[in-house]
Formats: sequence, C-alpha cells, structure tokens
Amino acid sequence: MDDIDRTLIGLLMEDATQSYATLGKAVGLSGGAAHERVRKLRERGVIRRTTIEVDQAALGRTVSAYVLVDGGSWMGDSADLLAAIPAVEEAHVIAGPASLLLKVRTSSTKELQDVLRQVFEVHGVTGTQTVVVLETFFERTLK
Amino acid sequence: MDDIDRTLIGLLMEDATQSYATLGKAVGLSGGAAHERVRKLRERGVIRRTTIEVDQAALGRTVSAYVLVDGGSWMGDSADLLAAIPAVEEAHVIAGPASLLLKVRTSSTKELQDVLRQVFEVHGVTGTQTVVVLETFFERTLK
DNA sequence: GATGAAATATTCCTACC
DNA sequence: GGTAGGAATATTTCATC
Repeated sequence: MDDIDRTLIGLLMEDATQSYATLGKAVGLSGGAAHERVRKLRERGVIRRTTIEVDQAALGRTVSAYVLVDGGSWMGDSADLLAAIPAVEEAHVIAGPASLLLKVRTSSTKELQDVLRQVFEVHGVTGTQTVVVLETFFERTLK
Repeated sequence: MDDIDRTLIGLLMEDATQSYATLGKAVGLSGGAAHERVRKLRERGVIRRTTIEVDQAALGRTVSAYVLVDGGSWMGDSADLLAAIPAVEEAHVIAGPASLLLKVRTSSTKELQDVLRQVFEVHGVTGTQTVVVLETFFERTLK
C-alpha cells in the first residue's frame, strides 16, 4: 500500500470507467501493472466493489433524516432488525446522548413516520429523536 | 424511468463491472438496448458516475463522528468553508437541536480535534456537539 | 426504442525480466 | 513487482425495423 496505490484509488473513485492503460499512464506504470495493483487492492478488500453513484432525489428519495435511538440494545439482532428496514441507510452505535444513530432516506415524511414506527418495534428501544435534513450542502466520498 | 431502468440501476449498484450483455439478459433486453438505457440514465444525471467503494478503515480512517453545529449561518460561504475541510464527508442544514450536522471521518481522535477547531473558525459558529461512532452496524447505498 | 452485427478498444492471460 | 504481446471479451456505433 504505497502512494501509487493511493493515487489509483483516488482516480478510480473519481471515475471507475477509466481503462487500465489510462490509469497506468497517470501513475507512470504500464496498463498491465496498474491492472495488477488494482486487482490486488480488490483482493485485499481495500476496494470493496465497483458501483454507481445515484441521484437519490431522481429516484424519489427526497427526505433525509438522522434518528437518535434511545435504549436500543446494541447487542443481539438489533443490527439485523434495522438492516431489514429498507429506508435505513446507516446504523451506528454511538458514544453520547443516545445508543444508536441511524440515517434514513424516504420519499415522504409519511414514509419517515412508518420507519420510526418500525424502529420502535426493535427490542429495547425506548425512544427516538429525529433530525430532519432541510438542505444538503454536500455528501461526498473522501479520498 | 420505468421498472427496467430501476432494475438496471439496482444491478449496477451491486456491480458496475457487469457487461451490457449480462445486464440486458437480466432485464430481457439486448446488450445494445441495455447500453442505450444506461447511457440515457447517465445523461439525465440519475447515474452521477461510476466509482469504487473503498474500505475507509484500510485507508487509516478509523474514527467516524457526527458533529452538531450551533449558530453556523447556513447562508453565504459556510458550505464552501466546510467543504474545504477534507475530513468533512457530509454537511447538512437541519431542523432541530442545531443548525448544521456534519459527518467527519479521521484517522485519530487528535485529527478529529483539529477538525472541530477548524469548524469553530467558520463564521457564526458558536458551539459544537460531537457524537463519536463506536461501531458501525452498516453503511449501505439504498436501491 | 429495440435489434444485430461490425469496428474499435479493453481486459486478462502467458511468458519473460 | 514490472513489462510486453496476443487471444478473448466488451464497448460503441450504425443501419434497420
């Protein structure tokens, strides 16, 4: 994991459709060598997968919210139960004012309400506090 | 934007290295037709770009935190000032207990402290409240 | 909009350094 | 680890429906 690997990762994050020949040129290697490095980064799990970035608003998901969850036991199957709610994008155990923090994305505030109801059904949850996003300045992936 | 488009988006989110022939077969179209649909989704901005998903921990970013910012004017150049801090992954204007919510990812708590110092330098910021992530159950992209 | 096929480009082996 | 070359595949364009 050297600077060349890090540069390759940065280039692929910007545009994963580039050819290995182009990538190689950018880091001073042959296409084959660049290909081999990327293959190993994938193999080692540094690169998890190649994916597309989708405009969530274009898919109708216009409501974003963060939900602080009180009392949810962070053991057992909480993670699975939360993962089973399709609108929950992230779930973290936190140090601070609550046990869990969720990021939720829905197509309406009504659907958000449904999600909160489902969260309440997770064992041990005693309360939620919801922070609704009014405007997103940016959501980016770090290099 | 029909069900076929939505299926194509879902398939590409899972694996954007699939050939158009494979994608076409999965939705009952020829490779050329699948290609044309994906091209239009890109053109219309529904698909923003093709990128890689990176294991942040493998890059040394092991500390994640959410920062509630009080008093930050959400007008003017706040967005630009926050975007200039490389560790800030997301910045949202929120309705609730604070003006802004940031997601921050750093390689140490010391670096997190530096970031908080930089946030304080943004015009109008009167206070911050930081929620440190202890464990991430999941971070996924919604279909 | 979709198809099928031709032209072009990329990926992915293999052999070698 | 890297290079180089070539066979196998994929992308992209285009005429046609």
